[in-house]
Amino acid sequence: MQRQTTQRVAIENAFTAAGRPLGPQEILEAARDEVPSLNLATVYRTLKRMVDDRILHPVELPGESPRYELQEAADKHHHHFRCRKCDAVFDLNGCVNGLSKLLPAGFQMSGHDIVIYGDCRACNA
Amino acid sequence: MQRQTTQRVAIENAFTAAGRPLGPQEILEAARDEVPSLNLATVYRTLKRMVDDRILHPVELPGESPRYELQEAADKHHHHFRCRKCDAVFDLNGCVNGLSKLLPAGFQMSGHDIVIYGDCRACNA
DNA sequence: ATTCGTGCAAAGACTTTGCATAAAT
DNA sequence: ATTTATGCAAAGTCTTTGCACGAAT
Repeated sequence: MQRQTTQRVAIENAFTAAGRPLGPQEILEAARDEVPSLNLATVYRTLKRMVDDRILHPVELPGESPRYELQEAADKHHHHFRCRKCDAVFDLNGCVNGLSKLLPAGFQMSGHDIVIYGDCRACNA
Repeated sequence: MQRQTTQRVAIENAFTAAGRPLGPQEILEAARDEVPSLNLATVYRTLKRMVDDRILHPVELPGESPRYELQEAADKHHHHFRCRKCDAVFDLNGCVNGLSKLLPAGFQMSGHDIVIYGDCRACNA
């Protein structure tokens, strides 16, 4: 477990405040409110350590750079919704049945990702 | 529609021969058998044009650079399987029901992606 | 006092672009 | 002859890393 620096605390606070997956640049901007000297290289290093420490979980969507979310949010199996209008990402609870029926013979499933695309509530209104 | 250059033909042949999604570097290596002078910049430019011409379709998996597949393969709705041992990607036919039940109120679905992870037949054997 | 993290700048990986040449029409 | 693609090298973006300094234990 790494040291509890002011930078790391600021990064952690950014996640708690946002309540949704964030990317490195978003994190930099948010955490600089608290620690203006914060450097992007530090963000990358801290993200990596926090993932090792099981405090953050990477959220990887097709065709995009990784975002991260608090591990507690990731502990319950969930998937993601990506709004095609505002580009925000939301957690979706629950899952579907019947994935294994898609497998060809001889293939074995050990995991899956589902991403739903569309318009979020705010963009629909 | 762009010109029918020897480079483009070689790239198209690489896809036909592979029968699975390929990334830029894989394409370069395969197509150089036919056109040794082929340059990676040309591969990128040609991929972009072939996507515009609806001959190729991008395949984007979480956390990876885009691959491409022939549009004819993409025309029927399908998803992808990623082998955790050999990293190859395979097409999966069919789909599942009940995705819309994952949506929170006010959200509207216009598309989805499913990726199944596991071991492919060759790696299982 | 020692250990580990930070900022900065440089280096890497991947992708895009400017430009003169070459190929296709 | 004209138009468009190619190869090469340079530049962009995103991410990682080396190193001297500073902060945490």
